Amino acid sequence: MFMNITRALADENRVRALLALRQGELCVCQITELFGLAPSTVSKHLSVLYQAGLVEPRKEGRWMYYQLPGKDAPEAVRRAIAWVEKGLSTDPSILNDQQMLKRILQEDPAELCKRQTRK
Amino acid sequence: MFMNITRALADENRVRALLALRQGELCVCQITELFGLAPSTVSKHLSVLYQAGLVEPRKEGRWMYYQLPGKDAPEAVRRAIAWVEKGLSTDPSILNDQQMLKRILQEDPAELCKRQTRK
DNA sequence: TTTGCATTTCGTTAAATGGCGAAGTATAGT
DNA sequence: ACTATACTTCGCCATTTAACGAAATGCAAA
Repeated sequence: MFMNITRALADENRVRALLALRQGELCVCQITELFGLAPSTVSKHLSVLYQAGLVEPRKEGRWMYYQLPGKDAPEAVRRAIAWVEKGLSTDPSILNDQQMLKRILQEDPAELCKRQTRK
Repeated sequence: MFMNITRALADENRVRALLALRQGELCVCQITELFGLAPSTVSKHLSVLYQAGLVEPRKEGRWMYYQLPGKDAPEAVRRAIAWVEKGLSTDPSILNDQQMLKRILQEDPAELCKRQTRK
């Protein structure tokens, strides 16, 4: 349903997540680290994106990876992502996310997760 | 600001309004008649669309007409409208709106407004 | 099988949002 | 000037939503 997509895009953190996933798939704890939010909050956001068809989940052991949908995705989805990309790729907060992501990707995911549970 | 657009599109009545305006400009009371909502509510929705740059207002006497933005609109706006159009133009509720609009456009706007204040 | 850990689900709370009616503004007609 | 009227603004209420922490789930390693 189309309105699922528009509602999913109405939250800043969710579009941040979409644009972060341009890098390739990310696990929940990596996005959690990027946002500085509680893991449960991030999980909920990803669930909303999934309901809208904007991300595809992949389970690997205990980890859940999310990625942007492939070429087989509905046109409404592909156009939505392309539109957001075009509109926000030069946004300061998005550029900042890209810098931050580089650092996060260099770390060991297991270390990130442990750090989060400690808090 | 891009998020203004995404938030504006997150409400069903607002996208209905956008698609109704493909017909050409409409005054507030015509959209009010179409939606069956209070005039104040419709006015607020149009204000949100305006803040996002998705509609252009034109004042003529006591009437306020709203229309879709022209070619000079930012690309993010034009692409948003094109995307919504593509995604919803065959939606049953939108098709129903089109039928209803035809009838509304045949009536005298002044009559519509009077009917609304009586309620 | 027991423990540890990544993620999700649940319950709660505070803030945002959509709806209405009443009051306010501005313009047209008498 | 006064009234009627088209719309907007304001104040309120109900619902939704984003956030958190705690508890539940599911998998892996010990």
